[in-house]
Amino acid sequence: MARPRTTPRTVEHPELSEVSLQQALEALADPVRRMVVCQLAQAGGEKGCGTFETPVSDSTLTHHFNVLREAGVIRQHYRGTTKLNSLREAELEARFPGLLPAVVTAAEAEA
Amino acid sequence: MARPRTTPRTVEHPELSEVSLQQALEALADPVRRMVVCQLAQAGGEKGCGTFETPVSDSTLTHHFNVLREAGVIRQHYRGTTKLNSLREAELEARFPGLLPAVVTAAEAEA
DNA sequence: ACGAAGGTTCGACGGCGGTCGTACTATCGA
DNA sequence: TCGATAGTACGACCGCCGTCGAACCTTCGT
Repeated sequence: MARPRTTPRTVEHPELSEVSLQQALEALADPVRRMVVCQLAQAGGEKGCGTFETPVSDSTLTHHFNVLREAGVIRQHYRGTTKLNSLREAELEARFPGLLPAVVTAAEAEA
Repeated sequence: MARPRTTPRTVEHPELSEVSLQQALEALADPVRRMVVCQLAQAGGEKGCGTFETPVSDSTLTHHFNVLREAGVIRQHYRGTTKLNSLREAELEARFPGLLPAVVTAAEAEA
């Protein structure tokens, strides 16, 4: 049959205009999420969910990815069984100028 | 007697070098605290504790001021019975370049 | 000396968010 | 078709943080 037996996996992303500063700051205020963002910034492109170094379990990490996505910080899409993540840098810069670079720079300087 | 019967009121401020990005972001991630910061930025100088517009009680507000002070965001000192607050803009800029302006700008743009 | 004004301290409470393990689904490769 | 791999969903737990009211402490004005 042409139809897959199960629904394909898609991901919902908010428009940046629908994201509040509150959401963005809450997203960036968690240490684990900031690790994710920094590793993504350092990678400079896409990165699979399983390739991040964090101190938490897989299910917790999934939760953090969801928060970041809903805050408009990252974009996610599937390729095969892996889920790729990337920063929405340009859009974020348009919505909250200077915020992401400031946080990433400070985080890297601290580490 | 030369000694006052009670201790005069002094306020402890951390060095900005002792403040973590975590603290700063947590401080700025609360809506009430962000109101305080914005009103302070808009005032451009010092502002008494009682002169802020917030939706919370006095005791809660005291708590928020403490958090902001311990995060190095504001400086406080007494003059008579009133406590004056000001932003530690320059020091903050040196420690976390671009962070405060980005947050304040975004907050003002949103409002 | 006294009262009022401006803040603080303390304890209590409630809700939310980060964490985990387990069970589950989707895709790929053999 | 089957197993392995990658990630998700769900429920539970727990600790922390924002909130309040009441009692208290300073300082000023009278």
